[in-house]
Amino acid sequence: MLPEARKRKIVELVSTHDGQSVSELADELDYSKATIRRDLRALAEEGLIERSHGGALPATSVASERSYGEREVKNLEAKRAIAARAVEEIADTEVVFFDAGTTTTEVARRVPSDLLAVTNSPQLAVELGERVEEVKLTGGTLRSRTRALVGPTAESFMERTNFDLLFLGTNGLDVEAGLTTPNENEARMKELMVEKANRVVLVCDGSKVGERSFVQFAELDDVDHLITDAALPKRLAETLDAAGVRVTEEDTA
Amino acid sequence: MLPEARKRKIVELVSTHDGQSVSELADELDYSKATIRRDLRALAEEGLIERSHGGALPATSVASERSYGEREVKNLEAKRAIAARAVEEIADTEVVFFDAGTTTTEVARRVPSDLLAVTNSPQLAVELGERVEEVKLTGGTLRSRTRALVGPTAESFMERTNFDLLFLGTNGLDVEAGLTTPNENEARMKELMVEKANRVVLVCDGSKVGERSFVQFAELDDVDHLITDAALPKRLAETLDAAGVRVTEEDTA
DNA sequence: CCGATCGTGCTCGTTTCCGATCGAAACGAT
DNA sequence: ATCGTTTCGATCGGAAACGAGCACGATCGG
Repeated sequence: MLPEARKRKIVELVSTHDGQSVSELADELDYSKATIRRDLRALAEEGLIERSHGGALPATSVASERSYGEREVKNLEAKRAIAARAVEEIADTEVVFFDAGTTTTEVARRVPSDLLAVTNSPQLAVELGERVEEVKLTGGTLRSRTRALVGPTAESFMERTNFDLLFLGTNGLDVEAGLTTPNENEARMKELMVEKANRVVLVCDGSKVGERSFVQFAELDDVDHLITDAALPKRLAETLDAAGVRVTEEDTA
Repeated sequence: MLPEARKRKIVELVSTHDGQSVSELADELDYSKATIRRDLRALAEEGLIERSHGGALPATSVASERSYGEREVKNLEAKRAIAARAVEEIADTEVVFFDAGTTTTEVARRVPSDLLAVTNSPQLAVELGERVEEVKLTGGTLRSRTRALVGPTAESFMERTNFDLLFLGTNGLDVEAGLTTPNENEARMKELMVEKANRVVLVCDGSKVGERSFVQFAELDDVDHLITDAALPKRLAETLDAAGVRVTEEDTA
């Protein structure tokens, strides 16, 4: 592992775990404690973490967010693990739709190049354009909060098209409320995605499980395959099983 | 392999693999480590990657999200001067279309917030979304070279809509060939933009003047106002004047 | 045909990295 | 407060990586 990569990893581990000991880091990264200490000292000087006896804590200032931009993404490790598993679903499909969202972005970063990608996220489109032969965008109005395209133009695009596979995100996944999201326009788009996709893969990190948001856009049995990092509550697991939903719980450890 | 192609490949490898060592790159690309190191140094200076002892990591800053080509914008000073002048045209308009392109991007960075912006560039849409209340995207297929949206979906969007003002870019501006661009699909889109816009402002730095590209998409007299940094050749200036085109030559000094 | 220029690989002396060791400092329990 | 344990920083040496400079060959323009 490159020294700088190791330092980035340390910052990430310290930040996500709310502090890590020197031993834990040495163990995890497979470097000597001496090296870990050197790294911690350097990172503390840069203000990216705070040093304490025996280990390090996340920096309190905002400065850390600036230099390592991806920090804004919650549960990044979980999302990456989910994404790594999700791309395996692509085999033998041609037309794949990517819902806007951070988890689906991680999926997009791992896709093979020989497919036709469609998305309602301009950012995702640009990223996909660097990897994939053909990328299509739905068009429509840009919703500022999520950077997703919505509205009549986007919806009419959806009505004219069909997909082999959909990578779908959600804000809430609940046994009673089903799949939910805060915005009506986005909910309508997601509804159409589900309707027009042959196979629906829901990528969903643990923070969404058991949550209910404002608008429901799908039932649990609309999903063909759920990929998550969380151990699902028993009742949800049972309901999904009864609905014939395949569930993959990806270890993040 | 061309040196420049090799560098692009390096950026791609480093970015997709979350970091690569000098040895890996030398091995993969079949060049000596010395050459790889030279490339890495140059790329690090451009900010496209970050150097680390033994290899390189993907750049972390926001700047890195820009694609490889966009980094080296030619005539940036000229384009900024043109853009600064161009935004003055917006007064009392509501619906403004931004053609994809580097000069129009500079315009977009200077727009006031109280308008409805429409564009066929996903990158521009994201930038506009940070400044402007409402942003719409045409949708369509992403052309990889220019990152512009083209094709039937994009065209049918254009056919349904109308604009007060268009900021248009071009590859060639010639007294005989008119306005030209290398790609047929993009030419068709530009044609529609011109048709649907009430007022056409052509933003065009000096490198385009006198150039002819493959496909013509407009005549000189389709333009209402040309903003450039170049002193136009006499014959072109006369023809524009005869066609009733307002011309603004913006000093870059 | 010749000289200039550029890209590339090689050599060599220098810098950086990393694990090990050891005395000093900090910690926690009594 | 004291003692045993853990952690710390400084130092060292070997290995790897580095930059600078030079040489060779290809390309280009005159």
